Amino acid sequence: MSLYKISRADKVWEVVWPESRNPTGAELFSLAGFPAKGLERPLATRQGSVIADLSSEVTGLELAPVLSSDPEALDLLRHSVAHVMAEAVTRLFPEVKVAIGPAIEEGFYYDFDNPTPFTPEDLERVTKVMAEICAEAQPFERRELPISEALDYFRARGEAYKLELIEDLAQAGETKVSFYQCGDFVDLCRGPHIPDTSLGAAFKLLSVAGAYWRGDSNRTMLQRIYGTAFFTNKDLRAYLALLEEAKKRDHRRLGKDLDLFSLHEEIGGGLVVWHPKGALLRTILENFEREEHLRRGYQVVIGPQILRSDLWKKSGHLDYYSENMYFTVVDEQAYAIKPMNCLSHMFIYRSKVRSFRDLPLRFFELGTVQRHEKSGVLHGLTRVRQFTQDDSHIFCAPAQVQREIQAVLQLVQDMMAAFGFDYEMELSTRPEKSIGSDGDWELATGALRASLESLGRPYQINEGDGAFYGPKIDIKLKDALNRRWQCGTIQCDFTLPERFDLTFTDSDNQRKRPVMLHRTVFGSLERFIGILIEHFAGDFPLWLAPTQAILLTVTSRADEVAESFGARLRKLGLRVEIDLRNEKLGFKIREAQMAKIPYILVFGDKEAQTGQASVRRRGQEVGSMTLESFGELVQPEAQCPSWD
RNA sequence: GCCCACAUAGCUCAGUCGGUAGAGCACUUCCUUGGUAAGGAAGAGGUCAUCGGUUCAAGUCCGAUUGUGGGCUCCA
Repeated sequence: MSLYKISRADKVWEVVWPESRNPTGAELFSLAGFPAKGLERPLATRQGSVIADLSSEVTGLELAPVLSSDPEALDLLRHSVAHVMAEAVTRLFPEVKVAIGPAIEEGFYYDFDNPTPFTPEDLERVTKVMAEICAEAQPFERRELPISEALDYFRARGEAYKLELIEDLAQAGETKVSFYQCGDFVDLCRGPHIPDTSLGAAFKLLSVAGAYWRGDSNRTMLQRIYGTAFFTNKDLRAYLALLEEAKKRDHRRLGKDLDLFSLHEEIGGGLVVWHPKGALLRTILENFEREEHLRRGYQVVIGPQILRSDLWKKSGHLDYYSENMYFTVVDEQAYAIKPMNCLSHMFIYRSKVRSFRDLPLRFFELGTVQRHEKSGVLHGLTRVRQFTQDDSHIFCAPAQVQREIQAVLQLVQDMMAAFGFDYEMELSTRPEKSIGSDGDWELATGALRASLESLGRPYQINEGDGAFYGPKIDIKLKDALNRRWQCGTIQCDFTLPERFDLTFTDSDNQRKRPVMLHRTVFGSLERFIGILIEHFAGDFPLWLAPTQAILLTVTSRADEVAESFGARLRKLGLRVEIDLRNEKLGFKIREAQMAKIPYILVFGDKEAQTGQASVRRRGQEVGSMTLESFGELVQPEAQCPSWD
């Protein structure tokens, strides 16, 4: 006889199990009276931090049901629906080999190796079969097998990918593996799953894409089907509506609608043309950055666009980065177009003898770089081939590294706050292709980690994802579709100072090696503006809006008052447009509204009399104002945010 | 670079079975002087991305190239 406790919120159910065999979660919940009134049917059981399947045998004493409202419930559901999809696909395509099918942030996928790629029509057929499977309420049944039997099972079915996975599990020391079966589809899986397929009915298959087996571009390309699932159709519909909404925020769409920038096949992939309003927005951001950096002890510098190839050889770029670089020949001399800004900054450092009193030196450059990005990765403004980095190189004594990194993290926090951006941070460690000593890598990684810890913000670790010359902290921002883009970065570098023999004279009169920090805050202006557009849906705060106010006339009798009002607003430093066209007021307002201009000032006969403006702010009339009162209203809002 | 899909007027998109192209908006001209999200009329605008193939005939079918989209790999 064993006593099991099932807990949920404040309630505890006690169940005595009389037999020698261990009960399953389902059996215990059934004994405890689940589903009791007001409590839904549990999806699975939780034992400590381990989630067990309802059908698996329970060995612990303390259990808690997983309900659909729990944080892990959606992943559990989506992973289960991935199984349902695999069942449907194997039924429709007998030759298919299955790979893996996890839940992901907003849904799930399953990778298949099929002789022919899946078409949109195939997806419809798969959807139909999946709906049938859900209607049949097939239970998920768990089973365990010793490794050797598991290998035989999948070998007999020609499931090469599963074989590889099991072999890896065996390598890792596992002696048995678990399987889940629904209908006639059996899959190697750790579980847990929903009790049966009827819970998975609110799903939608979204797209097919190629994906390399195990993320390795040298291995087979599989067909990946993406989908999503929710507990209710209402949630599913809400999510699909959200996707539609997100499309309206897409910076590529808004870039066209708001006349900010364009890209052209004739010019070439990944090369941005900035139109007047986009160029103005970018200039505002550049000015903001220069101001902010000067206030924090940075010095603005400017370097050349091409540098001799032998220099890139010396820095290591030729060996580690040349596939991304463009080259040219000038007077029979080989040059490379810069993919990074660090080299010329080192020459500024080296241009005179440096004392410890000079450090830290912080050189800031809005540096335009060219990188040969693979054609398939280009994406609007967020992935381009020529972009401008808000780049900086900080040269400091080893003892100053930590403080400098912390100051950069503070700068990032302040600047992101100016836009209301939430961001994620990741620490990337030494990659396989790298230069420098073990000791330096450890020191640099330690300094970055310590700075992150002192900030007290959560961060992730990306093993082996650092730059070839040093570890880094990456700052990631999300776009409208929740895709993450790397923006800011802080990289710690002991190697380039070595290679270029950078030194300073310390207080003990010894020549020592400075540490070099490479860092950006926005990352690239292009990418940052792309995300900025999506973040505000093109509705920029006043300090960023390329046009802050537009003056509209009701009839040509108001032209004069509008023009003089506009001229005086420009003198106050406001960015103003004047629309004197022979169009009806409603038409002009509609256009200005769609152009997302924050303030609309209307001038008609009445305003010509009084000299005041009828003001409309973001779709709402706010009344008549004199130039002075409008100026007072607008000027604080038009200032860029800053800190002391 | 890889997988799949797509490419028609400046923009958004129709174009059926292969028979030489259409709408709305934008643009130009004219009429309209009007009060807070579209006033009216007329006109102009296309080597159907490019190159090649099949065919009596290609926007439509096939192939390649370029570009775009969704992913993978990579990355700011």
